[in-house]
Order: sequence, then C-alpha cells, then structure tokens
Amino acid sequence: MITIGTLSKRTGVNIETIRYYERSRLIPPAPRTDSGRRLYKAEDIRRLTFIRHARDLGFDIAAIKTMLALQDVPEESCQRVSRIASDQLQAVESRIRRLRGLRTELVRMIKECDNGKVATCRIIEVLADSPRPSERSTTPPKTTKHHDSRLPR
Amino acid sequence: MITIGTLSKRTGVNIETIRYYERSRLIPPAPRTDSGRRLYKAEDIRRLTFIRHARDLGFDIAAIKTMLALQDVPEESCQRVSRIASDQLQAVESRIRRLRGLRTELVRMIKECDNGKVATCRIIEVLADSPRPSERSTTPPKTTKHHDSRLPR
DNA sequence: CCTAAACCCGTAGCCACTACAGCATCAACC
DNA sequence: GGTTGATGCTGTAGTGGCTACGGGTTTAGG
Repeated sequence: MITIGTLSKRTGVNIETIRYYERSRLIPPAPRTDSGRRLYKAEDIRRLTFIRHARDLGFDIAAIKTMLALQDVPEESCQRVSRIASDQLQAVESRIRRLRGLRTELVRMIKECDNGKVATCRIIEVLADSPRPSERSTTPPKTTKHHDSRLPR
Repeated sequence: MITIGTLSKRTGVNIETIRYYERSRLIPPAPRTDSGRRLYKAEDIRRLTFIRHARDLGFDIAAIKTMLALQDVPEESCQRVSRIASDQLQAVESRIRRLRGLRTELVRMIKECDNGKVATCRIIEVLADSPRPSERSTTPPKTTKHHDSRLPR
C-alpha cells in the first residue's frame, strides 16, 4: 500500500491531478487510512500509468473511461478500442501534414531573410488556404458542440 | 462587406469565438453598422482561416499574434522577422517530432490489437507499460508549472 | 517531543472556448 | 406596412483538464 505522493512519483501524474481524477470518477475512490489518507496498491500504478499515456496520446477523459471500461468487458471490445485509437491516429496525421506545410514556409522565409531580401511573408497564405482536410469524426458528437479531441501535455 | 454569421460560415469559426477573438485582441475590432452589427471584408476571411488552422495545429493565441505580426513588418526589420520565424520554426519542429512519436505508438497499438478479442488485444498493455521514449523537452519551462504546450482541437 | 514534510479539503484561477438569457434589428413574405 | 423568424448584440456563466493556494491535520525522522 502506497500513499498518493508515491503514486504520483511512480506515474508522473501530479498529486492534485490524481485527486482530480478521483473527483471526476476516472479512478475509483481510494480506500483511506484512519486519518483519512488515500492508499493505493500496485494495480493503481498500472491503471494510472495507462491513463497518463492515453492522455499523452491525446485521448480525452471520456475516451479513457471507455477504454478502461472495455478492459473489463470481455470479448468483442477490442474493435471499439481500436476504433478510438484509429480516430486519434487520423487526427494526429492530419496535424503532421499541416505542420509540415507551415515548416516549409517558415524555412523559406528565413532563407530569404538571410539573403537580405525582404521576405514577403507567406505563412498566412500557407495556413489560410489549406482545404480543411477531413478530421472531424471521432466519437459521434455526444452532447457538446466541442468537436474536439485535444492533445495535451 | 459581410456579417459575422457569414464570416463564421466561411471560416468554420464559431460566431461566439470570433467575438471572443475580438475581445482578446487577436483580431481588431470590426467596424459596425449604424445598429451596431459587425462588418467584415474578404481579407478578414483569410486572416481568420489562418487563425483557425494555426489553432488546429496547436499554437496558442500569443503565438498566433506573433505570426500575424510578421505579416505587417516594415522592410528594415528582417532580422527581427527572421528571429521570430526561427523561434516559430523550432516550435513547429518540436511539435512534428512529438506527433510522430505519438503516431508511431498509435500505429503500433492498432497493429498489435489486430481486431482480436480483449484476451489478445495489446493496446491496453502498451499504454500501461511503455516507458515512453524520450519526450519532455519542448520549450524550457517558462514560468508555469504547466510543463505543457497543449495541442487543441 | 518537535518540526518539516506530506497529506487533507475546498475554492479559485487558467486557457480557449461554448452556452445562454434577454433584448434589438433586419429581411422577406403576404 | 405588419408580422415573424433569423440574425445580431451584450454580458455572464459554464466547460475540460488541470494547477495553485490557503489553512488545517497527521506522520516520520532526528
């Protein structure tokens, strides 16, 4: 049995964040000592590490809840997990593509500058025109207009 | 001259968000009709589309302000432009690297899962165990404990 | 036994939005 | 010209995913 501080160190998840996860029911309420301190076991390290990586990969809390739940329902669920992951992959690839366009343009600008020319700044054109590549289809928009899927950390 | 609703449709940016951008000085205050409605011109579509894509790519509002500023720089300021552009380039490249890492992991996860059943699905193990290759070194932590740099949308 | 470190809780703040209430105005159809 | 529905305005509050902080309690080590 370890304390929240140890769990935090082992997983790289901030103590406050762990408590926040408990509040938002991403992890179950930890059992407490007589004095009210949270106690965790080895299994919780795994679970929280999973959560951290999933967040790093851009899954939102709802998606992670789903995945955690799928772990417990046997059979058949792998496809759903895989689907969530594929959606995430799509979003990531689209971002990479567009960032490459931006990079090219920045490099060009810098080169022209170094040549003493007044670089006509075209970064805006680069990003202003790209024709809205797909993206926009993770989980069917539940309730929010947040069509979102963030990539934090 | 178009209204805010049209601008919103053309750019894919929510009306409320446009007003929010004005409030936060990301875009200049729009001229108004006699009755107080905002009016925009074609140029604003480009500008806002740029902003939208930049946000998609994970730049925060401050960074976007900077990039927009590059557009209007007077001829003599080539060095400053170059400097700003280089900084931005660094950020872009770091972001690409990170995203590539994410992609690799996602691809591996999906491949290993291979639509089997949970019994053999490895996504969960992958996320629970992998000791995370490198990562953790984008911009040297400025002021916040947010060791963060988020990639939204 | 005393003190510093670790923990507790509740609340407030952050960013970038999004939603909503309550009102004004516009345009378009009869 | 009158009505009605879409569109706009402002201001305020809520969201997600945290992080920060104040103020109190408990625990481990010297």
